[in-house]
Amino acid sequence: MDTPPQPHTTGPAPAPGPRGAAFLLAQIGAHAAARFAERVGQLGLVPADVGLLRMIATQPGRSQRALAEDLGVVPSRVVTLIDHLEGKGLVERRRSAADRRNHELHLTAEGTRTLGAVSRAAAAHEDALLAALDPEQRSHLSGLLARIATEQGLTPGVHPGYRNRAPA
Amino acid sequence: MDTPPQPHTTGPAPAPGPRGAAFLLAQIGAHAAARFAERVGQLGLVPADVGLLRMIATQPGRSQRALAEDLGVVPSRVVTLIDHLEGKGLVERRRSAADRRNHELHLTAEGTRTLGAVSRAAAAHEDALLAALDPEQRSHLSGLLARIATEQGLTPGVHPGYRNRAPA
DNA sequence: TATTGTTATACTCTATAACTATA
DNA sequence: TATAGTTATAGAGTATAACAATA
Repeated sequence: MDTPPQPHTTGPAPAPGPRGAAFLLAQIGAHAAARFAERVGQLGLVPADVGLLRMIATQPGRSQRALAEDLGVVPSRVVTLIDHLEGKGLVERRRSAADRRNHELHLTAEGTRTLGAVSRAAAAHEDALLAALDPEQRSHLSGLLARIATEQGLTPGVHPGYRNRAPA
Repeated sequence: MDTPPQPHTTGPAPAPGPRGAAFLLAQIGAHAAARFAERVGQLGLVPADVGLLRMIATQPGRSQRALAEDLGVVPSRVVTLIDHLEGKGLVERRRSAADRRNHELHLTAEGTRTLGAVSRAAAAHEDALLAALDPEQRSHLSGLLARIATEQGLTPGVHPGYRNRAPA
């Protein structure tokens, strides 16, 4: 019994798919990442740049190898990322005196200023993304998300978007 | 007064960066998407395939052009995606009798079975992702996320990962 | 010989544009 | 002439592997 070709009276697509929290997390997460990318894009940066700037600010003098390790990316990719930041005058490579194979990474003064602008953009982003929630709800949400992140073994402050290598 | 090169007594990287809910959403969202990709990968699918299968199941007979419109991607990309699904025997292209330029898209019997397996994988994924929360907390989280999704104008069931075209 | 950083190469993904067949 | 789908081409992004400098 094959159904004859009935014309579809349904107009626009109804809710097609999943309704669970996992899907909402992935959907909102991708949306949040895209909106954040727009904001930092106005500062001439891509999201990956932001993570690197923060890591270098937190631990100045790290080697590129160490950064690659922490981010879970291949060292050659760090070369490209740092090239970009150095080209914009935000980061400096300094040959290590102790081991001249290493490059110690440091923010320039402009790098520090840019990182401040990024922080302001991030605050505005947060506020826009959570516009639907009042302060109490926001705090509740943060608590639930923090539990998930911890239980899932996510490294605080490191976005998984870096690692395109096998996760384990 | 320039600071002399002090050795860093800090060992492993401390929490470098952001702590807000927006970052947690992006971080957990990317993590969730990656874990889901692993699960459907065991069924021979990529996440984009899953969205297409669901859309075709919901509205059989749609044209590729209509799908491209809804997903926010260029029509040529739909060709590639459907090629993959048709090659795996999950989807059928049928020339429309009314307008022979159109391809009506339908799931095969195996496509329907595969979609069932995807649903089971999605349920397992949801459970694993939210392992840190009890049922009441999960429900509360879903409510908060649904509010955000609605306020941000996200289309229910459509993951933003499809559209690489300008968002507006 | 091992390690840091760099460069060269290849591969994947996707959008743009040209093309065909239908209308 | 316009539209649905396809194919061809080109560009961006990134991993792999070869390489140079230093240890």
